[in-house]
Parts: sequence; structure tokens; C-alpha cells
Amino acid sequence: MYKCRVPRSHTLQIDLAANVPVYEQIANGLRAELVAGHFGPGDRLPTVRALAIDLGVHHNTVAQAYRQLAHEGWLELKRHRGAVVQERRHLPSRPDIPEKFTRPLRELLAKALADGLSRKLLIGELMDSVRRLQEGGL
Amino acid sequence: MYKCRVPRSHTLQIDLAANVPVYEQIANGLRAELVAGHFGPGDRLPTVRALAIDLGVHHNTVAQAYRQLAHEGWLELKRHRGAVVQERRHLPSRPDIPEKFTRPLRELLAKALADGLSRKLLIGELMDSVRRLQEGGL
DNA sequence: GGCATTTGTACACCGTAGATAGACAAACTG
DNA sequence: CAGTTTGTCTATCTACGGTGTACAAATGCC
Repeated sequence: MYKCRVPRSHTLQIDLAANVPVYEQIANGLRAELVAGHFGPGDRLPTVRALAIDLGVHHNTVAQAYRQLAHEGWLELKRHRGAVVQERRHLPSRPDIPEKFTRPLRELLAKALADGLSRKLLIGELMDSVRRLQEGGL
Repeated sequence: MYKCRVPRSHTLQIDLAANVPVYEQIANGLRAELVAGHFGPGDRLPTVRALAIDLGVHHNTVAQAYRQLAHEGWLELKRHRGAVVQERRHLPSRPDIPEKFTRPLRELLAKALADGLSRKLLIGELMDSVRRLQEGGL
């Protein structure tokens, strides 16, 4: 019995056609959930196989995502114990903001504008994010 | 003689170690410049070989980036005419905001937070972007 | 006008990474 | 104690990114 508020395909979506690896899509999606606090320390994520079936990929692919998150300190992976969410100490802030955030954000905005999304709409989305951040969420 | 305000390695940076393809990094960087209006219609970008040398990659890699941008309607690629910036009609806005923007933004923020960047700092960056967007820039 | 240079393209090649398949060892369940 | 569950390991296959190289055509210089 594990507590699994994990996204079935609704919140965690995989795009096999995307040029970003599936295991990284999974890790990114789960990391977002973790950062948002949707999981607390001690919570257990689904087994690699269960999630793999849900997503329609191989369990090794999910395992790779789990391993990456474990390596980042989000999960503890014990055999047959499943993936347990860990308390994660806050890292000291790094000064490489431009590379880690500003540039990707800029490129993301450029892509969105190029896709025809309006400035007004993007501003709205950004402001929503700001609000969520201010409230301690994501 | 081409008008080339193109980034030497300062504004257009390539990370060979990144897991995102170099040709896509180039395309993303140039698209950001184009969206920002740093190039006008008729301007000519550097030749594939010139930019390739600047970036330290093969000219075919740059050519692939140029082709992608041309396919998106940003550039016109004529043999021996170089890459000419085109007037680009605005596409009709698509309704798939979450997939194209919200989700990637959310994951980017999650990654930044996971890296130890503070909420306050991220909020500042987001607000900067909002301001730039409001001013018609990027 | 002719010729070397420039320039984008096409094609083949190689290395690597992503995804899968299948087997394995250990813990849990009854 | 036997069967099931579960994460891991190893091997294999495929696709893609990046490079090397040759090519065709337009440009520029004399």
C-alpha cells in the first residue's frame, strides 16, 4: 500500500515524439510535483513497473528517472522498499542564474511568441507563476 | 559584406556537454534574437561556416539550425545568398498554451528551485521578463 | 570572359545515448 | 516455505547528433 497521488497520465504526460528523452520528461514532471510540495517526506511513489505501465514505457526508463531524482536528493531508493520521498535540505544559492534560468526562460518565451502566443497571454502566465511562487507554491 | 550583429560567443553560447543538441541550441539562441527584433527583414546572418568557426562546431551543424529557422519562416536560405531574415507573418494564436508554455515554465522553475535559486530571485527574473514583454521586447 | 573562391547542400560514416528485453537477487506476502 | 513483487544489471537495437568530404552553383576579381 503506497500513498500515490502520482499523476496518472493527467498531470504527468509523456511525449514520445519530443526530442527530450522520456526518462527526463518523467524526472522533470515528478520534480515539479516534488518542488510544489505535492509529496511530503515519507510518501512513496509508485513502483517503477506500475508507473511504467501507466505511461506506456519500459520500467527501466522509469527506473532511470527515479535514479536521477535520487541522485538529486529527492528520493531514496531501497530495493523492494520503493521510492521514498526524502526531506531535502536546501542547497546554497548559486550565482549562475543566467545560464540556469534566464537564458532558458528567454528562449522559452521566444518559442512561445514564435508559435503565435500573444504577449498579453504570456504576461498573464508569468504573473500567475509569480503569484504561485509568492505563495510558496509553484 | 553582411550586416552581422550576430553574437560572437557572448550572446550565443553553445554548451557541448548539454543534453540538448547543439543545432537546437543555435536555433533557440537565434530565434530569441529574432523575436527580440535584433534583426530586421533583409538583414543577413553570417555564413554557416563563419558562425561554425565562431562557435567551434561543424558548418553542417549550423546549417541544420538555419534550416530549422527557415522552416519556421524566419529565414530565407538561398544558395550563395546566405541566410536572409524574412518578414514573418504572425501565426494565429493556438490554444495549446499549457503544453507549449505553462508546463515547460513550471518545470524550468522547479529545476531552478531544486538548484537552490531563491523564490525571490526567480520572481525578480519573471517580473523582468514581464516588463520586457510589456515593452514589446523580449 | 574565365577561373578561383565562396557557400549552401547532399551523402556516407561513426560514436553515443535512449529505449527495450530479459534475467537476476533479495525482500515481502500469504 | 513457495510464489510474488521489485529494483537492478547486462546486453542489444535503433535513431540521432555531429563530422568529414565532395559537389554544384553563384559571386568576385583579374
